[in-house]
Amino acid sequence: MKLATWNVNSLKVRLPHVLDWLAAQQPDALCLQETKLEDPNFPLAEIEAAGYRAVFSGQKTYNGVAILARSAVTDVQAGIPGYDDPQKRVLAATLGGVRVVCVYIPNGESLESDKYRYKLEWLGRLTGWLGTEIARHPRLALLGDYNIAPDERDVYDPKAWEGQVLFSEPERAAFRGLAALGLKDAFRLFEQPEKSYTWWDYRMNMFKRKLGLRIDHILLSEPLAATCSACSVDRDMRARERPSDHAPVWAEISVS
DNA sequence: ATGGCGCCACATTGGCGA
Repeated sequence: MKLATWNVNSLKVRLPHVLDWLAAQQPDALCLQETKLEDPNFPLAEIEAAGYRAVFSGQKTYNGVAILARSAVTDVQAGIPGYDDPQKRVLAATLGGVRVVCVYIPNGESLESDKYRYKLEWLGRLTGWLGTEIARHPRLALLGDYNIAPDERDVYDPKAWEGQVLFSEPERAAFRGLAALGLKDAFRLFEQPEKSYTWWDYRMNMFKRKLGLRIDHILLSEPLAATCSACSVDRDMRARERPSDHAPVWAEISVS
């Protein structure tokens, strides 16, 4: 089973890219973030014509998450239970015996920002909920745009980024808090190329200069991590015309 | 020190992302 995540930065603009990637990679599930679409405007017909079903939770202009899947999905849930958040950032669904949780973790803007406090509060809520969710669904995958680079290897210039949003110690501690639930970073289960990133700023030719951050992740509960055979970033999508600033990440797991 | 790019909307500039 191939699971994937991609922050598309507007599904309206990136629909051709998504359809091409589905055809080329044939993932069993693709989690999308920053769809930036209200639900009535979701391009369901085009997705279904490509052989996929979709569940989605969106809003105008900002945020918005979706799960595209080749098989039926059940137990769909939007948002973190008990956390009243108008921002559409979480969508969970069960498919093929796996609990797939799609997240768009807040950016945080800067350490002095109210958005940073929201980000840490949000991460606390997510972690609290996932504890019970993993107990309920031992085969759980958490995929999405985390807006956290967990390690120095995940940042093109760790010294310059020290103490900056996306790489600050409290954010990295929150990432370790997710790992403490028993979730494994699928990407680090394997040898990877140097300078492997998932996001590159649109400005200053950052992609061509290979200067990016690894902030999109697939975390797998232990029963799934034990079956994971590959995990990779598809940089080719970032090299296309009119790309998202994020590249897709995928992982292959084997479930009976 | 600032802005660079791209997307969106009560648009032709400002908010936001990362």
